[in-house]
Amino acid sequence: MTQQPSKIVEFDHPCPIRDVLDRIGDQWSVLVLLTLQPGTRRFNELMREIGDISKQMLSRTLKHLEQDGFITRTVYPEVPPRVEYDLTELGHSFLEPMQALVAWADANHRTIAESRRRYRAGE
Amino acid sequence: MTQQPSKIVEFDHPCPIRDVLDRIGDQWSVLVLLTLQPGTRRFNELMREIGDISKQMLSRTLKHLEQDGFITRTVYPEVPPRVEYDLTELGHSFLEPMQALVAWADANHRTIAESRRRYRAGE
DNA sequence: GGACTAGGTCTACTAAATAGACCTATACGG
DNA sequence: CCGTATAGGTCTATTTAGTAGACCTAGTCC
Repeated sequence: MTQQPSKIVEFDHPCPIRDVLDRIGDQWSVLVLLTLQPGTRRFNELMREIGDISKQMLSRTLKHLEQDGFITRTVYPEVPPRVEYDLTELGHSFLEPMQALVAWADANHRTIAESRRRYRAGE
Repeated sequence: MTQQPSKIVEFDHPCPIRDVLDRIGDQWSVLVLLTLQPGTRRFNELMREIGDISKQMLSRTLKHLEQDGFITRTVYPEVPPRVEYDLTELGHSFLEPMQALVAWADANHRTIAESRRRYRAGE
């Protein structure tokens, strides 16, 4: 319980949009949500599918997402323990506009890569 | 030129979507783009309008966005110097799906805030 | 009774972000 | 003519966030 203090629950940003975007705009949240989209996942499944997230960050990201109501966390008191994560209604509804963005990224990543190349080559 | 190395131009992420999302998913990029949406802005105008971004991060974010083709940077060689930033076509097109997300955030921030409160109160 | 398991947490280390001093060259005020 | 202000940054030192990897738990299998 004495872990890094982390301002988990303090979010009195005056602008509600920044409030929300700051939260889902971190390195991992969107990725976790997208990984949960096809259905239930367990902790280590998420680790494997995402590939390069650390345990601590996954743990923290999941805690945030649960706290904000994007996902549910279900513990089965077995040994070894089993914990399942699922998108909530809110989580699913968030992914709709997010999909539009993913589609945009998919459609435009070539243009962007090209722009980067040109820039690197010295304008 | 000997600033913090920064892997500005290295982005060989296998997944193009993560590539793009990692870039615009940082703390500031989206905020800068939204601030440029109404029209041309100068460096210090962006500083003031965003409010809590550091000079260095604004400078870096603008460089990234220019590099990726989201904005243009126009220098007027006066003294004191004048530099104007503008969204490109690509920048504007990106903001379309982004608007959907902003609208979602606006529509749901109450639900989220409520969820956080409940969580803090101990479920 | 030793090894293995899943889902984490803890600690020590490294990378990134911030605050704020500093730089440039000209124009203006006294 | 000397000091000051100005815009758009960069540099350095400090604070903060993220990572890697050891460790914990307790029940089941060998």
